[in-house]
Parts: sequence; C-alpha cells; structure tokens
Amino acid sequence: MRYSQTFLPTLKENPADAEVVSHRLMLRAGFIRKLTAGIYSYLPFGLAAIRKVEQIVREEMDRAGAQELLMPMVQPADLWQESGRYEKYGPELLRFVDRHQRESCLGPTHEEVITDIARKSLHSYRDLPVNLYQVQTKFRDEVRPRFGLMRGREFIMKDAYSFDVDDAAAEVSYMKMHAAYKRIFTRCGLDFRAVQADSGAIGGSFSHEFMVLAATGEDTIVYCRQCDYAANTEKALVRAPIPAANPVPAEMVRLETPGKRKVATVCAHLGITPDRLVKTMVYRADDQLVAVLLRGDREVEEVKVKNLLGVADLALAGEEEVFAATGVATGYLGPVGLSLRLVADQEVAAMDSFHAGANEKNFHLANVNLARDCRAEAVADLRRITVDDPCPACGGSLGMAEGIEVGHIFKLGTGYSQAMNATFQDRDGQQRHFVMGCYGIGVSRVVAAAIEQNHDDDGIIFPVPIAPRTVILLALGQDEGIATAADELYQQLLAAGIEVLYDDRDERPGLKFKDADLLGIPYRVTVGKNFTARGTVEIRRRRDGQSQELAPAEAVALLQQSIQAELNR
RNA sequence: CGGGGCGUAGCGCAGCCUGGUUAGCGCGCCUGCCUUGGGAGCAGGAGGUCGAGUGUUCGAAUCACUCCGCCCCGACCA
Repeated sequence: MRYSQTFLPTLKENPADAEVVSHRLMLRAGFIRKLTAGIYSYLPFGLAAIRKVEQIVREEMDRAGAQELLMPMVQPADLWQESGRYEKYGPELLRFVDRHQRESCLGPTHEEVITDIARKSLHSYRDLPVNLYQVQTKFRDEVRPRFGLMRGREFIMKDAYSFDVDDAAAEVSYMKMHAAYKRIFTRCGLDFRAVQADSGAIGGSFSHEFMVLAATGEDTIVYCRQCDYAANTEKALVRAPIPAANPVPAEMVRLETPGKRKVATVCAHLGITPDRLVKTMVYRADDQLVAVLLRGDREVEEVKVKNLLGVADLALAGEEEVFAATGVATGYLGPVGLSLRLVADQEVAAMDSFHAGANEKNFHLANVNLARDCRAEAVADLRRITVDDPCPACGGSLGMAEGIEVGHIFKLGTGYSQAMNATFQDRDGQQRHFVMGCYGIGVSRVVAAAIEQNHDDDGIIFPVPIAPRTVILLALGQDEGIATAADELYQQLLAAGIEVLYDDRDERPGLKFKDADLLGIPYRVTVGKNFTARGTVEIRRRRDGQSQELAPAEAVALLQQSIQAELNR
C-alpha cells in the first residue's frame, strides 16, 4: 500500500477535545473521526487495527468451540419486557417506536435475542453444549461518553453466550472461555490481568474481568504478590479483623471538640490517631438515609454498601439533608442514639472502643463500643481494600494497579432461561432450563487500551499482532536510485507476505519520520543516503529505537523473521 | 442528571470585557521557486452562515434572552 494513495489524514496539532492519550493519538494518527458525542467513524487504519483484534478473537473463539452468528441490532421491546429488563435497564437502553408504533430498542447486549433463538431451536440435551458468539456494533446510551473509543455510545463488541445442561457443564464452558480470553489478550500483545469480579457467593468465582494494565485505567485492581489472587478493588473482600483483646470498654465519656469537624482536626484536638476515631457517613440509598460507620482512616467502598443494602442508587447525602433528618451538623454525627438506619464496617465492630461524634454540636464521645452502645442493623465489609491489607485468599501482601476493562465473563445461571421460559428436554424426558453464561470483549476498546499501554511522546507503539501494518517503508530524497531501490524493496516485502505501508510521498524526511512514529507501525525501513553511499537500508524498531543497517535482501529476511516471532508469542 | 468550561476557515487559537472599516494569526490546503535523514524557506492564493434564533442599537463576532452542540469532573460498563 502506497502512502500517496492512502486515506490517512494525520494531524500535526492536538485536537482540543481529546484529553486521553489513546483518543488524542487515534485522532492525530487518522484512525478515527468523531461524528457526535460518543460516536466515531473508523477510518481505514483504525479499522485495520480493529480487524486485527477481531481476527484474533475469532480464531480463539472458534478454537474454543464457539460458533459465530450475527444478531440484529434493532430489537422488539416485548422480548425485553419478557426478561424484565425493559424496565430495569434504564435510559442506557435507547428506545424508539417504528412507523407501526411498535416499541423497539437498539441492542446494548443480546441475552434476550440469543435466549429466544435457543428456546426456539435448541430442544434436547443432545444439542448441548452450545456457545454462540458475534462481533457486532452495540449501542448504549452512556450517561457520559468520554475518552474516544474507551467509552463510546456505539462500540464494537464480541459477545458470546453458552448454553449447558447443568451447573457443572456451565462451569466447563466458563473455564474454556476464561482460557480463550487469556490467549486472546496474550496474542494481542497486551499486559493484562484476569481479576475476580465477584467474590464467590456461590462457592467459587464465576465472574472475571480482564484488565489491561495502564496508568489511565478507570478501574483499580488489587493483586497478591504471593498467590494468583487478583480482583477489582470495588469487589475485593477485606479480611475480617481479629476482635479486640479487651471487649469490655470503659464507660463513655463526653468530650468537648469546639469547631472540630474533620477527622484530622478532631484527632489532633483529642490527641488520638485516626484509627481510633469512627466516622459516620450518611448516604442517600434510593430514598432513605443510611449512616455508614467506618474507621477514620478508611474509605467507603460504595459498591459494597450498595450490595449490602440492595439499593440501585447510592450517593453521599448533602449537609442540609443530613441536618434536616438528624438535627446534627455533619462533623458531630455519631452512632450513639442516631435516628437513622445504621450499618457498620466489620472493623468498627472489632474495636473494643473508639471515639465518635456525640450527635451534639461541638462534642465527641470516647470509649464507644458498637455492640454495647449502638444499634447497627448490619456489620459487614464496607470499606475499600488497601495495600496494607492481607491478601483475602492467602494472607500475602497486596499490590495495586490501574486497569482498563476489556473483557468480562460470567456465569448467568438460569435467570434468563427462566424469565423467558427457555428449556430443553433432558435424558429423563424432563424439561429443564438452560444454564447460561455470557462473555464479552470490547473490541474497539481493546485498540484504545493497547494504545494507552503502548505509546510515547512521539505517538503510538503498536504490538505487532494488532498493528494496522507491520512495516513502514520510507523513501527519502529525490535520488532516482533511491526511488528505484525503494520500489524494489516494496515489491520484495509484499512478496514476502509483509503488510507494508510504503511512504512514497514527495515529502521531506522529517515529516515522514514524524508520521511513521505517530502511526506506531512496529518496524520502519528507510532507504536514503546510506543506500546511496553503501547500498544499505536502515531497519528501526519503533518500540525501543534499536536500529541496524542491512542490505535490502537481508532486511526482508530479518523483518519476516522478527514479525513471525512476535506473532507467535 | 448535578457541577464547570467552550462554540470565530479543515485543525489550533486571538478578537468580545470597552459595539463602529474589507474579521485576524499559526498550522494545514492550492500555485510557483527552492529544499531533502527528524514536522524547512520565500512569493502568491483559495477558504468564514463568527453554533442557531430572537431582541437592544443608526450599527452586533462583541450586549441581552432562548435554544442547540461539544468537552471536562462525579453516579455506570465492554
């Protein structure tokens, strides 16, 4: 492919509305263009990278025994009403009516459609197991699309759905996908972690997220330095603390703390450390106010609170709201005699005594004991895990990292098959519900994540397997001999089966180098002054800038070999 | 949805507060010369409903109101 005939509109300057690296670079490298908020066109090179990922995904899904199909994007509302999600899904589901006034929606995911297919066409246990997948554009009307392809409203996703006769078989399907996902992301050349996304309420872990490690990740994960435990921090369980040695505290004491409302200032005033103070955070959980008790030096993990309370909405309540409900200004709130629902972190329950607000302006209490002095309706793990906590699995030491979620697999069980009455007949003639699993990969996000993880100040640094082209050939200068040699080398590279972008443009060297770096093509071959002088061309690796001078024929052989080696990794 | 910011040429911006010639600058684009190993130089040129509407005014990119769009920060997810 000749650059002079390629649609590759690179930008010298940074687009104003792109903050994140991958977004900025994809725009600058001419990979994508925005149509409207969260909706992008994929230009030829952006599409090429996406196709590379898709190809790897297809190969590995097929290898794992899954079969590709393609389902509609427009879906009738009644299917969603059947599963109950038409109400539950919320505004992220884009709804509309067609000319016949039929309610419809754009598919954000395809459990309903696939379950409908299964119930109509899978009738016997002999038909199972089945795993069907598609690579398709999804639409989710995200509250807040951002970061280019990282969180678009329209995005390309591979989604797979498995159908099994029972739990054990479903687990086998699940493990196959887990293994396939590992292969996929490894083959893409990404540094990733598979993390637990749910902590085994059913006696095992049946949901994993696949995280590409990158500083700009939206999620934080914890991992163990001793064992293979890894989890999204939101879901990482904190080990229950050992209860205090002396469970019989002294009597409560009222202490004056004038104007001291923050943990730090209260502690300084009282001469204690934050781990001796318990803070009372008030949340609005759906429509109710709930107080959450937590050690002063800890942070609430809102997902855990949400799960404990079983609510859909959780947000810190405003000061006025809290005052209206309790008559106490925030900063002096405490668990003793508080008129709100009260839940406590397990750590608080394990303390023999602590300091807390007195529910009276300018006063705090000392020697409070949860069991003796407060009426907590629940004690649970409600705080965010820290690197100082022991590994929930083995007690080892933890590390933390930022990650981008590119894949998510989980066992669905019979939720959908029951709601939609999808059954098969088993060996004994019984009708039974399919045990399902579903498995997603954000294909377009994988490309963005790859760039977040692999770039420098000059541009993208693609891993070979997902690079839109593996080699960029530069012809520098007007010299006839150089042009001829470059043309020849181009033909040789093509003949060797190498995907090469041949920069044959009549441009100055600096510009060509800059574009080559920006595009992130793994190998650059330059035919220039050294060819005129010594008959050699330069091969330069984008990742580390390592370069060498070689005769053209040797260059072709070396490239072929290096590329193959990286593809087989 | 709440909070903050921005809409002026393909891209990045100035001009607006303090209304008043043909609305500017850099990059990119076109033509010519020149140049060719890290985004060259010179000369000439094309390109604008100043986001939209309404209003104030003799006069609006500039002031007011309304609407639309986009970006960033918080609650969701591939």
